[in-house]
Amino acid sequence: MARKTKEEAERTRQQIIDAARRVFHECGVSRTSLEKVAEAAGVTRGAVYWHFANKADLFFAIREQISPPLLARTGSFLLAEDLDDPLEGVEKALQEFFHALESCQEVRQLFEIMASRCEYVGEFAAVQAELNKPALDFLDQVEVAYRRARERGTLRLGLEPHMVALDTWAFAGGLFHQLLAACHDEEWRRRVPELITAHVALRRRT
Amino acid sequence: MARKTKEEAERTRQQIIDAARRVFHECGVSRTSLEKVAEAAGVTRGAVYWHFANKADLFFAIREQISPPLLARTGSFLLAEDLDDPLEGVEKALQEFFHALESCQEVRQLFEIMASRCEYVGEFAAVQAELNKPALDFLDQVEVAYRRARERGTLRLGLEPHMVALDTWAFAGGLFHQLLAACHDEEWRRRVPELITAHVALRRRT
DNA sequence: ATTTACATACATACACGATTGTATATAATT
DNA sequence: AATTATATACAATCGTGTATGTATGTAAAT
Repeated sequence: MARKTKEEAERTRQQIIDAARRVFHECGVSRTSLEKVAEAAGVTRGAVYWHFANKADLFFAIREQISPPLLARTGSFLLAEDLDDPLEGVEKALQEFFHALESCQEVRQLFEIMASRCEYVGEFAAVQAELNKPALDFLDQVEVAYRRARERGTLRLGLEPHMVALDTWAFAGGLFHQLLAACHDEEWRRRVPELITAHVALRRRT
Repeated sequence: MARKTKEEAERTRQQIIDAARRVFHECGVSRTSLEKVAEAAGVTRGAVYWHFANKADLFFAIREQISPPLLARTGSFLLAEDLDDPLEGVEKALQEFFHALESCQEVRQLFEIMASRCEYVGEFAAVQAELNKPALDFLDQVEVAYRRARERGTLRLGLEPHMVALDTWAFAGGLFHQLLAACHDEEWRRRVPELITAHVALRRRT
């Protein structure tokens, strides 16, 4: 084959990204050769190297496609201005995030790759830092929400926003990792929303 | 060189395990060749292949050396029979675990390898299952502790042991992963004990 | 409207290094 | 003498990056 139009080339690029996500998910990042990716995408390594510098570059592209929109969405819920109770924002953001994780295969695959099919070493250490940043942003925002809740009087008395935020942050991270690990227990998977509600409720003034 | 005595051979084995832990930690499991391990241990690949079938086998050996004693120790705190308040057992177990993670380099390296320097794919999928089992045991035990606490009347009213256990479980998992990720913020690292105390205190009847 | 010149989007081929598992050699132990 | 604990040598595979080939699109010149 030879040259294609810009639209076709863009489609090829997307196919490669999609294929890479699937193959990374199935084989793990380091055991995935670009040959495998190319084959899964129905092209040759030439095409892959044309669109991406190397495996790490490809990894970033997968992430770029999925992560930012998701985080923008959940973030908007978290600090929504028009809430009577800021704690509702915390709950809504968590519910949304974990719902996406449960219902969207692309999202799920990406995060499973990041959680257990990638070694954060060498050029991938940067990937880990990138993964970590949204988590830290979330921590800050949760703290803001709890601070607002205290002002509004909806936070349980005696709770320090900073500490509660860390606690919620750890909770979310733990849920995240446990859901992505081998734990395919449908029973408790279905109770996640309930668990989130209970978590937030425990911090609400009665 | 050639044959050594049994004791010397056992020392060689340990040296290989130690070296593997360090190199896995530095380079990630898949980028670590057995040649590198051998070099770090001061032997050749011949010795490595004599003591271990392959890389996965070596990985299990590292784990076997560190994980069981640690889990036995923390588990004993968790369900200690002589506690007035079972919640103290939960707190003590968590404190002990995270203290070990903070203070013992071998423990820390092992868990960092498992959390972010290993791809759980192929023969390593079994490793993930192994990692997951202790976590599930912990969940069960925490639930028992909370159930006891409710009987003793030390659990905050209105809390369901199962749900609170899941919550604490997620909390612990999140703490675990956040501490092992790139997050080397000394400031909040030092506040972990405080955070654990606050977490448990929130579940205690006032 | 052709033609021309060049850039683009790939495919193919090649050279190199790295790893793996095994087979064999060797020397000390038991 | 047999076995054990290692070193060394070997063969085969695999993946990477790059270099090169090539057909097509595209835009400017004619």
